[in-house]
Amino acid sequence: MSDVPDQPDQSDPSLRLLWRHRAGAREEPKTKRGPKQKVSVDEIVDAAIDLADAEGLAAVTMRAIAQRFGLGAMTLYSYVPNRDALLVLMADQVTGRAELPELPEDPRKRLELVANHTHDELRAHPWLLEVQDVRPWLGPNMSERYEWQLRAVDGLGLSDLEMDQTVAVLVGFAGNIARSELMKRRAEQVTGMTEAEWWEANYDTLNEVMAGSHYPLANRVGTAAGEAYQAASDPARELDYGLARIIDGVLAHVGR
Amino acid sequence: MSDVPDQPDQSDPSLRLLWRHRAGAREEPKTKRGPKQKVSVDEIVDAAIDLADAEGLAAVTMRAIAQRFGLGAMTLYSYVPNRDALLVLMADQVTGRAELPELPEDPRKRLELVANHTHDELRAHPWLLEVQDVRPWLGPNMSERYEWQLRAVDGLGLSDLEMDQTVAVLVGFAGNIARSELMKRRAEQVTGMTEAEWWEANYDTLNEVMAGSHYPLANRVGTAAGEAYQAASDPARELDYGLARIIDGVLAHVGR
DNA sequence: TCCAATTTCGTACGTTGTACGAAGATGTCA
DNA sequence: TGACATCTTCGTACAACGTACGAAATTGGA
Repeated sequence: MSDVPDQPDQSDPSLRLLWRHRAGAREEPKTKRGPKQKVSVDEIVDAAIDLADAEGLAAVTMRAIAQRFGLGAMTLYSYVPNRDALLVLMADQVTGRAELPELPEDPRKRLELVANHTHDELRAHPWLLEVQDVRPWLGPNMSERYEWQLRAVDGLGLSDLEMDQTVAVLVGFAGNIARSELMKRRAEQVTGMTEAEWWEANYDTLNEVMAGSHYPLANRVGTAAGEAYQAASDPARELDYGLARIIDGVLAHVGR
Repeated sequence: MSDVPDQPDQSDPSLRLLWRHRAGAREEPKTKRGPKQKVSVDEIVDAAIDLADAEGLAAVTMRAIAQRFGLGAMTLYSYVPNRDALLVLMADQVTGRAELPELPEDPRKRLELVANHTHDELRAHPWLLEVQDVRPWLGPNMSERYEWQLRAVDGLGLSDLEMDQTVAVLVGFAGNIARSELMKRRAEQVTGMTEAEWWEANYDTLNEVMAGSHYPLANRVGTAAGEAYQAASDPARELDYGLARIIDGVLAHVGR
């Protein structure tokens, strides 16, 4: 009889998997009987990331990944508890790939860097936008990322809470821009037409169907956008504009 | 032989469906043979909205909706071309339910209203966050909403493009807050624990697994958040903070 | 040498959207 | 009135998904 009853581990199984490489990761029980695993968790996660990069998150099926290694689909479940856990591992692992640039002196440049860094990453791995719907998971690489982001807003005169909220606003904004870029690309893929072609093809129908409805401002603004961008929107400029306003607001708040 | 070859309608079929109630909607061909339809598109969309409100978007299956009317699943396809089109109709129709409050005089209050209005709606219908991944569709109610949002930023001294971008920043920010609230609720539902309980249950594991890793700022900020909120985050306060900064930035930009 | 622990993986189930085609209902025209 | 064209309804079926289950194969330790 042990004094410590081995209560079923209440903690989340994904946690140990996320931190499997770090020092504190509890070493496996000594006995390692049974066949050796043919691949590693890292390889599986990397393959899943590559697949998501190339064909989108929907293409990341258990069967498809297993096939890449010549394994049966069910074999993956001896590496990873389920698909959702795999997505979390993908998110943390891909986060670890990006280097974290040195932070500039200038406060404005620091905040810009946080947003642009997020934006670049989400453009390279748009599926992260869909994974984040699950949870902002506590992996080692995400923790490191968060620490870096906090460092960017440290010393500006913000309270601890405000530091967190400022990072959230910047990262969230960058995510929204990335999302609208993703939607645009997806729309072009689904319809098989560019945005301009879509408007061309639907111009008559829109006029017909909207006859009798009046949206004066929307019309004026839409026309202006169309002329300026040759499209309904231009995410790159939206990024610059919104980011400037947000940073203005933050810096004004701390009195700079 | 007609001079006008009846080219297959190149325009998006969802468009006519979206605008089916408006004046310009092309009247159906006179001949209406065949059985009368037992329900209406509006009823179907309303039922789908109710289902999504009650049980989430994943519960909105063609079979589930059909069952509500005692119909066979395939019957829905004589009302709506496919599920994605139904989601678009849901989004526009639910947008039409919300009233658009009168806009205050004070510029700051106007911008706040746009963000808070979006936030309230997304809290009432969180599934809108998932539908928006498809496309910002051009329905009548969405158009009206957009017109109202533009009215809120009109007359401030912004250019046409800036008006659009300002609305996008405000609405996007409100959406991010709503999303983090949704994630929080989902996490509690999936794990069966409150956020506080989750941290309690995983405290030991986290300490063990993160031993050797150091995130000084994240730790400090996390502790501050935990003490202030009794949780890792408090979306309501994030809304106030971020909104204030964004509006500060916009108003400074137009010199107020 | 034998057993316990592990990995591998074929089969199968429930669920999804929806293609297909038959059956039934209805309006129009001869 | 009867015949037909047109439309709605919906049962069946298929492919794809995640994954539960359990048998087979493989390995290290006793």
